[in-house]
Amino acid sequence: MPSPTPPTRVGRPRAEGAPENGDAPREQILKAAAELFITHGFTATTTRAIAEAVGIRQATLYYHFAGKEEILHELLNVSLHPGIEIARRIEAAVPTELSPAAALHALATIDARTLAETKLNLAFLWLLPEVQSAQYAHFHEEGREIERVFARLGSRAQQAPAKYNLSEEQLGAVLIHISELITLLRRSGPPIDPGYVKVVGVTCLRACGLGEKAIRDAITESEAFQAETDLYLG
Amino acid sequence: MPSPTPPTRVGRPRAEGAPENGDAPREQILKAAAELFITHGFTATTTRAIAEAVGIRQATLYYHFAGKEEILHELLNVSLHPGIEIARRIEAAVPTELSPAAALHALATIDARTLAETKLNLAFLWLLPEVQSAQYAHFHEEGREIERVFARLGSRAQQAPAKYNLSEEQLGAVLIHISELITLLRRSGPPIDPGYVKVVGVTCLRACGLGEKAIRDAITESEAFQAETDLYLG
DNA sequence: ATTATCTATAGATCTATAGATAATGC
DNA sequence: ATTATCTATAGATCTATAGATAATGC
Repeated sequence: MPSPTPPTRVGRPRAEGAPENGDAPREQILKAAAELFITHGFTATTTRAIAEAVGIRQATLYYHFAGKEEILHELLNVSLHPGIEIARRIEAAVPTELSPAAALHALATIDARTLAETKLNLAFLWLLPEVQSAQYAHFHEEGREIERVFARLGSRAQQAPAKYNLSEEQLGAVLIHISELITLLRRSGPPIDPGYVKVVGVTCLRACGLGEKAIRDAITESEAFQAETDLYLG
Repeated sequence: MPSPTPPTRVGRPRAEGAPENGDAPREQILKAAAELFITHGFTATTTRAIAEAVGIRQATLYYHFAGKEEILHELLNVSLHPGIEIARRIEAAVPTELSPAAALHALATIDARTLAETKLNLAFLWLLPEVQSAQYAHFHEEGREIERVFARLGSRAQQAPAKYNLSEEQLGAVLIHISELITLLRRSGPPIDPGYVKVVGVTCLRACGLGEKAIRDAITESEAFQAETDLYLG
């Protein structure tokens, strides 16, 4: 008969009665570290602080990771992969299945939803000063790739030559920046109103100079596309 | 006859032939620290690194400042004052001298220009993780005050009830975020194209849902206002 | 035997203070 | 005498390693 007692673990027990939420220790460490890195910064977070948050002794971290840097690397890695893949698939659907404006809306909305719903606000890690160093250049390369997709879609979505149209480069900078709104909002406090996902979508279209009618059409098209394809992110 | 030799300074000379650019030591320290805090973060910047950048020994910092925190405090203080004052003056000019849309454009543009031209990208300091702690709450209060001005102006500038209009709160978050574009662009590298100041102005108006015509009018009005009043920031 | 933890600690910083020193100012 | 620096260093971390220990697995 399967015992209902907590499944005891291999290895010496922890000194402090750990809450044991079921995560593997490695996961517990990653979660605790992410939260601390985001709120206090990378260098300001000591290995002792991470260990305390997990409920283990400082030295035990080194059984699971080679060091603080490896923890950060791991976190940056898991926060990368989904975005760029989605961006490519959406762009590939233009113009046969999607208009540029609808594609832009879909990309912005899916990104924003991911940033809003993901348990940990990992995207914020990319903005840490320590992660700007050359050593992490390849992580940023991926971000710039997404920026270029935003730039191309935005540029094609822009209405015919108008007085205030932005260059493709400028649009890329503006659109990727708008899509980061949720990451920054999440960091500074209260749980984020889900309405902000729509705000990001509409604001991206408006930033391209689209009028009310064009926006309505793009959203309708984008939502239909999202409903049939299912581009969900964890 | 006034000697053309370098004006020798009081006090023991520095060990390393300091470049001596004419700044008072206190200023040299503030500049060096600002650059390091922005590129590497606050905690990751050691007092030794600051001293080296200035060309003095680590301990000498303590003759000028009580510690690293005091340097940060000073930097945050000098980066504060101008913004809120301008925002208040511009809002006070609505609606007699300025339409809400023109006021929004003026505020966004002047802010953006300041952020673009200022020698040190001090506004970025507010985004450092270490500066999010409760201890610095009063610095952020001032930022939220400016956000509320953006929110009110944007809300009044928005076209009559339209399908995708944002709430006042949402507009505040979006507009202040757009106005931070330049701060983030500057941090990540090459000197910033001055065209981005205009980009910020136009994008704020577009984010409120204004059409081409309304934007043109607002910009004309805003530029006239800026030319006659002179709200320049250092 | 293997696993996951623990305790103890070495070595490397990093901050901040004490006290000496080399200029100018009067 | 005053000022701005220097040298030297104490004390407080912080990271990472060595080796012991307390579980389960076989």
